[in-house]
Amino acid sequence: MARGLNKVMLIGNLGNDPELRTIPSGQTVANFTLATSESFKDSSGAMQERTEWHRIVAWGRLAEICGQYLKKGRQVYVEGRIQTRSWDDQKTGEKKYATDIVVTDMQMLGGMREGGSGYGDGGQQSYSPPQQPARQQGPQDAPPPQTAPSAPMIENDKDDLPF
Amino acid sequence: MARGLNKVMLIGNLGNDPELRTIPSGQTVANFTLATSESFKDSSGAMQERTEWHRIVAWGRLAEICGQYLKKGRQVYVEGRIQTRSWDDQKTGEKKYATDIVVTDMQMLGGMREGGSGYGDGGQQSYSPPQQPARQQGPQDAPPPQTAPSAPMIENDKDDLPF
Amino acid sequence: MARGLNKVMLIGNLGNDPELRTIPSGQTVANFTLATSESFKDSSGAMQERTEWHRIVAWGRLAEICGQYLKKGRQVYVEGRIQTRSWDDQKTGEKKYATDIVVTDMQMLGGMREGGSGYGDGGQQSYSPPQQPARQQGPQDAPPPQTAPSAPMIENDKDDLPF
Amino acid sequence: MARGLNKVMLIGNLGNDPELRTIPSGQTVANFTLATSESFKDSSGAMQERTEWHRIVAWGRLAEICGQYLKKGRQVYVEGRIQTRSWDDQKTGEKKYATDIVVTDMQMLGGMREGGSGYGDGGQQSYSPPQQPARQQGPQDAPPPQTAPSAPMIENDKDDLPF
DNA sequence: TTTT
DNA sequence: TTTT
Repeated sequence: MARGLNKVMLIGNLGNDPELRTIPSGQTVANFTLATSESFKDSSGAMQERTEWHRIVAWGRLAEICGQYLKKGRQVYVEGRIQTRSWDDQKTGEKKYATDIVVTDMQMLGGMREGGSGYGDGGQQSYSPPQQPARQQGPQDAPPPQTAPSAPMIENDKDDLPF
Repeated sequence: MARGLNKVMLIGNLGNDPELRTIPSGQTVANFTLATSESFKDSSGAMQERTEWHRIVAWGRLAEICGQYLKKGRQVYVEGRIQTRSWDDQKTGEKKYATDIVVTDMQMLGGMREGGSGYGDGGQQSYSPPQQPARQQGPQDAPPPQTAPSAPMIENDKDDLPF
Repeated sequence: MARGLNKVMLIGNLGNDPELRTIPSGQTVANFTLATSESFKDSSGAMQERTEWHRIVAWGRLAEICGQYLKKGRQVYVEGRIQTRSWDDQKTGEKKYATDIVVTDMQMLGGMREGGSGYGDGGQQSYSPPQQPARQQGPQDAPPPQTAPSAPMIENDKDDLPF
Repeated sequence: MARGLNKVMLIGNLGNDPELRTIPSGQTVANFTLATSESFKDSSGAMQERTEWHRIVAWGRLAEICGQYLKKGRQVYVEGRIQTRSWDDQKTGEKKYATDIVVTDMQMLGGMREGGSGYGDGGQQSYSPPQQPARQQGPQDAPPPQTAPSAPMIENDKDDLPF
């Protein structure tokens, strides 16, 4: 029964607008990157900032909410779990890995910006999900997109106690 | 000033004994893997288990504690932050990535096992850290070991472990 | 829309067997206390231990699982949210407060003990919930038990995004 | 050795400006309340909001930062531990309890507001801490203020706030 | 690629 | 590669 805990909590800013896709099963997926910054003193005592970039994945209803409300630059809280995918790189024949954060909760922070066409404006009504990318690897050798939720949809993570 | 939060909390079992090294600066590093399991119902309603493997890195005093008390199989709680390293794979010329969990707190769970040569038995007195691995890449294309703490030591947050 | 985060994560040992009740609506409630210990150096540099006691409340299926598997002394991980109740103390006419942790996730730690009538042994089959306590206050002035989940049942906490 | 975990993570808004005091030992303490809101569907399916109020306590450098940068209404992330104090109510002779969140990390969220005398404006230079309150109980029967950090300073974990 |  |  050996359970475990695999929890990630991030507060950061989106590096890009969420990209939405619909996988063959009909599920919606959203992908975006999130930057978390931390300040620290280096060995010389000077302040340094280090930014970590996280690959965020949301499924289902949460994906749709991300697509609808989140924009590049937006500050969010994200809770989720770490998930590492692997695939065979066709070009080199090597096994490759990518680590994603699969979101289980998301909170927009800082309220809506005052003026402008600010993010979170609920615009985007005419959102149309990108075409399902043809599965060949692009030249940039980005990890392939998810084609199936690896832990099927557990959108609510909690009532799955193993009993 | 833009701060952020980058926090990971895991409960799982060690997949191997921690490997300790001392880097040129004199810092101690410990590496081990941690398995977190979750149960879920698949689309057919059957119970499935999915195991996620995490690469754990501890520095300094915490590394020494891990080396001294943790063993393959031991259940632990680990708190830390996500950190993705990249390097150029000499063989393929490609950029590669590995995601580690840099530990800031660690708790041994479940108490000491009763009998046997149980883990956490405080044996290991004769621990000797592995030799500093020659930096060439092994054939298995494992990520190279860390050679420097990327966020310099951050005082380990919790070197007040009660030992 | 003002969302928030109210999250508690505890690892500790039960101070007593869970007490189960069924409230008039038919919902099951489990109550137990959980001790979390921390070590620290006092001002004189001596090691001290401080134990904090938490009042844990679980509802529904989770309450039943707690009743079935948890025992005094058992080490568990508990995730939940802080909730403060208030009531009027009939005796003194004063307003009183009690702070509970409402569980949303629970993990048993340390595996089943090897021998003995160890906790978590799945015995207890003949469990029968205590009678609904007559609501008068006992002389010890303990907080009255919950009679309703204050945030109705949200057993899975996650799909309640406010949209 | 029995370790434990006692962790709280909150995102909410300050209910009042932080109140600072200096205790006899010279330590600075900051107190404020934080509201976390959650939305949920009640039994009739209607959206409801429930606000939970938390009593926040910060010590040392972190207290000073709170005093300097936080204002009523500000949205913050707070990490800390739960701590319940008890004292004898002189008036009724009863034992009373109050549960605080002792901060170990704090992040201001949402950035500085654009115009106005917005919070977090770094004004306040002339901040002067309130007089040390004479220790008699006020009529409202509020819990008495802390007079000593109960877990002595634990080096504040994160006084590396980037200021 | 974000943010301050 | 762990654990139940």
